[in-house]
Amino acid sequence: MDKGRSIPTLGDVAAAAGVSTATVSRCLNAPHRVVKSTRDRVMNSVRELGYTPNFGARAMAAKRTYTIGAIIPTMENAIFARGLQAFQEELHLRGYTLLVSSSAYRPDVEEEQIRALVARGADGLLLIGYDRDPAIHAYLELREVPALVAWAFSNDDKRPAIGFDNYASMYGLAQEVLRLGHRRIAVISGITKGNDRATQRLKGIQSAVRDSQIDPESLHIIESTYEIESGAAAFGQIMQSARRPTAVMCGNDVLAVGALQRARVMGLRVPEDVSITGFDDIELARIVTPALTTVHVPHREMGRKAAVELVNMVEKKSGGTSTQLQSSQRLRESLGPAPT
Amino acid sequence: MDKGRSIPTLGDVAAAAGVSTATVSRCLNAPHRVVKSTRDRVMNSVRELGYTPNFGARAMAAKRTYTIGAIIPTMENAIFARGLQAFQEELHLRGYTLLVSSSAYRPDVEEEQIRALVARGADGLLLIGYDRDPAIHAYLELREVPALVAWAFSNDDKRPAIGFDNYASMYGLAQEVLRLGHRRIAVISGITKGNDRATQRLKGIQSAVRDSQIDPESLHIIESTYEIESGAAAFGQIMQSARRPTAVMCGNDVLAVGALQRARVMGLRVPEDVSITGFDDIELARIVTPALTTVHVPHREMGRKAAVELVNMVEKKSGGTSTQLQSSQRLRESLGPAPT
DNA sequence: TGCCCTAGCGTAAGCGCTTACATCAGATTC
DNA sequence: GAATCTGATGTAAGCGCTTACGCTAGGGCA
Repeated sequence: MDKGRSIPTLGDVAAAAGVSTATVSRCLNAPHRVVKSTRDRVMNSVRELGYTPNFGARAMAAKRTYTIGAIIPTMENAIFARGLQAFQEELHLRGYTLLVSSSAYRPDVEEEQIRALVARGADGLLLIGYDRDPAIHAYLELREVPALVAWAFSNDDKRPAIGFDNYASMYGLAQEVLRLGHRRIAVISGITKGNDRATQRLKGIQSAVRDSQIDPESLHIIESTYEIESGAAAFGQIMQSARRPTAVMCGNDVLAVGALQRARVMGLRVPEDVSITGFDDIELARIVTPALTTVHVPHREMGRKAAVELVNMVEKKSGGTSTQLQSSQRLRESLGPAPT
Repeated sequence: MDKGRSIPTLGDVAAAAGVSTATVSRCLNAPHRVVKSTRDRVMNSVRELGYTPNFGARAMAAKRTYTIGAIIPTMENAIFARGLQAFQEELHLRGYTLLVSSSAYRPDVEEEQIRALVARGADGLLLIGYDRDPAIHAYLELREVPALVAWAFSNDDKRPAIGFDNYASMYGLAQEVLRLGHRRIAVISGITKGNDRATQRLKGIQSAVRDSQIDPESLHIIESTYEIESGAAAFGQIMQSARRPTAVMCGNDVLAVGALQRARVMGLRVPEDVSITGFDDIELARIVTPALTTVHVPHREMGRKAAVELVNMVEKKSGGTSTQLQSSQRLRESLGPAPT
C-alpha cells in the first residue's frame, strides 16, 4: 500500500539506517550490544520515521510485554482507587505499564477480563480477593502468568496475597461497639456470595457478638450492593423493624455513608440515637458529618508493595510470598455509647 | 518443550480435531462458514485443551483487537469513574474490551500511555479534553487509530468530541452567584496549564464577572491540584486575605469539598458567612453538609454515547461526529445570598 | 607471522494467527 | 452425462518482531 503514509516497521527503520533488523532490535532492547556510531544512526531513523514498536509482535517473539493487568470489582467508588494509583506509580518506576479492567462485582465478567488481559500478553495479574472459580487459577498456572491476590490475607490459603485480615479487623471494631454498650446491633453487609472480604467481615462481627454472649441470631443482617443508595435503603429497612438496633455496622464506608444519609433524612441523630460504623477509611469517611468510625486500611502501602512483589514474581525473583498488613481503627464521631 | 503442559495453540486444536488451522480460525471468527458437524468437533477440542487465542498474534494478523483504550487523568476521585463505568458497559455490550490507564494529570505520562495502548493494539482511544501536544493527534492519525475527546466540547475544534461546554456551564453558575448579590468572589481553579477544561471554567467565571461590571482583576484566583487537601489549603489562604470574599467558586467538587471542610475548621458558616460552589455533581456533592451547589454533568450518558460513537468510528460507520451534552445547575445549600 | 578470540552485525527461523486462493466433492442445470 | 456452480475445507503466505547462530575483521598473544 501507499508507502508514504503507512505505519513504519522495524524493517523500515533498518532500511533507512542501512542496517539489519536485528541491529535495530538490539538498539532498542540491548543498546550496549551495538557500537555507538551505528546506534546513533539507528536512533535517528527511529525518530525521523516516528517508529514505535508493535507490542503484539514483540510479545509474540519475546514472550514478554512489561504489562501488568489488574481486575478490580469497580471503579465507581474510591475503595480501590487509592491503592491502585500507588500500584501504578510503583509499576511505572519499574518500567511496567498497568492496564485496568473492572468486573462490576460479577464473577463471569471477572473471568472474561482475566482471559482478555492474559490473551493480550499481561505478564502478571493483580486480583482482588481470593474467591473465584479454581479453574481460573489453574488457567493462570498453565499459562504461567503469576497472579497476586490483594485486599485480603488469609493464613489458610497458600496463594500469594497482600492484604489484611478482614475477619480480625471487623472483629476488633465489633468489640469496640460492644464495649460501648450496644446490644442490639444490625449489619449492612456487602453481598457475601463470591466475595470473601464481605464474608470475612460479616463473620468477624458474628464472632465478636457470640463471644460477648449475645445470640448471633439476633443480629439483623441485610446484604446490599456497595452503593450509597443501597446502603440508605438497607438502613431505612432496618430502622423500620420493631426492634430497632442502637448500632448499625456496615460492610464498608460507602454503605455507611448511605446509612448516615438516610439517618439524617429520618431525623435520627448519629450517634445519639444510633451509631454507624464503616470499613476502609476512604476519604469520604472523614468528610461526612458526623465523621465515620471505621477501619483504616493502608491502601497506598498495599498498592506499592503489591507492585514490588508482583514484579518480582514476573521476573522470577520471587515465587510469590504473602504479606499481611495491619489495619487499625479510626474512632470518630459516628460511634458513641449505646443510648440508655 | 514439554508438550504436556505448554500453552495450547490454534495448531494444537486443529491437530486434535483433525482439521486445518484455517478451519479452527473460522470456527472462532466466522462460525457460519463451517458446517455444524466439524464446528462441534472443533469446539470440543477447544474446550478440552482450554485453548484461548493469543491476541498479539491475532492483532498482528487481523489488525483488529476489539480493544478500546481510555486514558484518564486520575482514578483517585470519582470525576471520571461513573462515566467510565457506563462507557465500559456499553463497550462490553458491543463486544469490546476496555483497558484503562491513568496519567496523573501529567502530559508526558499521558503521551506514554497513549503510545502504550496503541502499541498494544487498541482499536480506538478515549481521551479526556482537547489540550495536548498536536504531535499526538498526528501520531494517532498516521496509525489510523480513531480517538474521541470526552468531558469537553468546543465548536472551535474539529476533533470528534463528546461533552459539554465548560465555559458556558461555569458562566451560568457564576451568574447565579452574582444574582445572589456576591461581589467579592474568589476562585479555586484546577491547574489550567495543559487542561482546557479548567481553563474554560475559569474563563467562564471571569466573563460573567466582567459582564456584571465588576473588574475581573478583583477576582482572587488560586490554582490548585484536584485534591481535597489542596482545596482546603487554598481556601485557608483565601480566607486569610484582607478582603475576604463572600463566595468561593471551585473548579470542581473535590476542591469545593476541601473548601467546605476548611470552612468548618475555621468556624465559618456556609452559606451564611461564605458561599461555596463546585462543578461535576459527583456523589460527594450531595453527601457533604451543607450539600454543594454545583453543575451537574450527565456522566453516564456521556460515557454511553462515547462508547457508541467510538465503536462507530472504529468500524468506519462514522468519521467522528461531535456531540454536545447539556449540563445543568444544582442549587443546593452551600450557596446563599451574600451577607449584607 | 600465524592462530585464536571477540566485538559487531547480518541471516533467517520462528512466534500464533488470519485470509486469499486453491482444491474438491457434490448438487444443479440443460 | 457433461458442464457449471457452490459450499466446505486445506494450503501457505505473511503480520512485525526477537534471537540463536554464523560470519568477518581486527586485536592480542606466543
